[in-house]
Amino acid sequence: MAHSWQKIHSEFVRRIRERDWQPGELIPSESDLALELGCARVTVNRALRELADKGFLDRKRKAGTRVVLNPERKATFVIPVIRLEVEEKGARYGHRLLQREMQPAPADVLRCMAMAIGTELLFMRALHLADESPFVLEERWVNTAIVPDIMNLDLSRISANEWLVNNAPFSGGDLSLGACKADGAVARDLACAVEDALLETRRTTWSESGVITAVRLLHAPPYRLYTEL
Amino acid sequence: MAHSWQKIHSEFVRRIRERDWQPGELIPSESDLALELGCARVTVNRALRELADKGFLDRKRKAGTRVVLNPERKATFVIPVIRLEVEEKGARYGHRLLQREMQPAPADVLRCMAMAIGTELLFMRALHLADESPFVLEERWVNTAIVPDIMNLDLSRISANEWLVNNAPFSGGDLSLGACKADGAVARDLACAVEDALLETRRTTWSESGVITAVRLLHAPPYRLYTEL
DNA sequence: CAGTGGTCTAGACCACGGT
DNA sequence: CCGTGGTCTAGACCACTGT
Repeated sequence: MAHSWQKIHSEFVRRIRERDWQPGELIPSESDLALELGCARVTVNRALRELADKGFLDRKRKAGTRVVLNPERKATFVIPVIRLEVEEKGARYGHRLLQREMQPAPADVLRCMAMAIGTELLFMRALHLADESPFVLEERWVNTAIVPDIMNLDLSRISANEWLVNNAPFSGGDLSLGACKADGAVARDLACAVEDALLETRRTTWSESGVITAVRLLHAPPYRLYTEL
Repeated sequence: MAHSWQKIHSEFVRRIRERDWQPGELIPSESDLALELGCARVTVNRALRELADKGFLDRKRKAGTRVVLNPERKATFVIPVIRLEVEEKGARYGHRLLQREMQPAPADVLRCMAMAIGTELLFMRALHLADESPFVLEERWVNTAIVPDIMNLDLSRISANEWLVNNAPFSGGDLSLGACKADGAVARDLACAVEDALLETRRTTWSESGVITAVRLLHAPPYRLYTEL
């Protein structure tokens, strides 16, 4: 291996970090760099593509490659199956089904799911436990037209969360994070104080055939989401 | 272009989605696939590598390539410069420096920053405004040993957030999200009710030379973070 | 040891898009 | 138009690791 693309990659990282290549500046073409480094152009391409994917370079045919001014920083969180998240903490997982029935869904849920007003969906509330303590309260609406099988399931044995992950792979979705106060009912379920601040996740997922489910997760304090940059 | 890697890629996506290749199953080797599709092995490699990067395949030398059972879903959020985030909403950005002084930092902050107890850091509080309304309250500790230049800045003109992004590029960091209640002082600054639930971001960033800054952002309700899956 | 993925090379053609 | 990045190919060698 004469010149690994990884060595070339880190050399380019150095040039960007140490401003050999100024922010906004046009850098030499692939051919020139290949000549300079004495390697094949494809190898340079691989290194530059990696940097472009990470957002440090902007590449355009004919225009050439520029160093991006303010590389956009991104934070990535994994969306765990709740049972696995609990077990990874070293706690025992538990799960309690609180409610389960067909209901006309409220307007805002139907809007998120792009469905007609008045449609009946499967509604369920469930509590996920870590070592017997409340961990997450889940409120979910399921489109039974897309996943009819869920009607025949004993959701007190398998959580909807887990069953859907395994049986209704989604192709896309929306996710948002916010904070909300615990009202009386929620505080009772999560065993926290009324008015406590809770981290709230809302998620809508769909497949090619249509919207699958909309879910709202309320995380018992002092839950936090962590990631590295 | 006989066979584009993207066509091959989407054919492989299809095979995974439609369970031609079962979850957990070993798929044919690169050479076999290249033969089957009548293209070069490198082209197959490119398509498979893409899928492995996205977490749908698990590749090991000699062992071969397997379809991953539970593809780990990820959510990615961009970390915006607050001014730009406000302006993208179509609002006018404003910024008010509330406090700025050298202080011995509290123990928990110093632990996050991996510094000795008793160290003095630059502390500052600032309020970011959108159309004159409070948007984010920022509490920040800055390691002046790493970025001494910040001492000479008029932080009421340029926000520390923005200056640091442009002048102290970081190589890594920690980020966490949670919820917390607004206490009296915070509620006054953010013009929200006492006890309101706030989304809270905590971030620590460092470069090769050491920890740069630790910051805590309190977002005025009804702020939410959005992303697509 | 041997099979599989990982990568490099040289040469080629193509697509985009700035001038 | 034509320079630049994007990609394909065929062939080769290497690195890892299961058996």
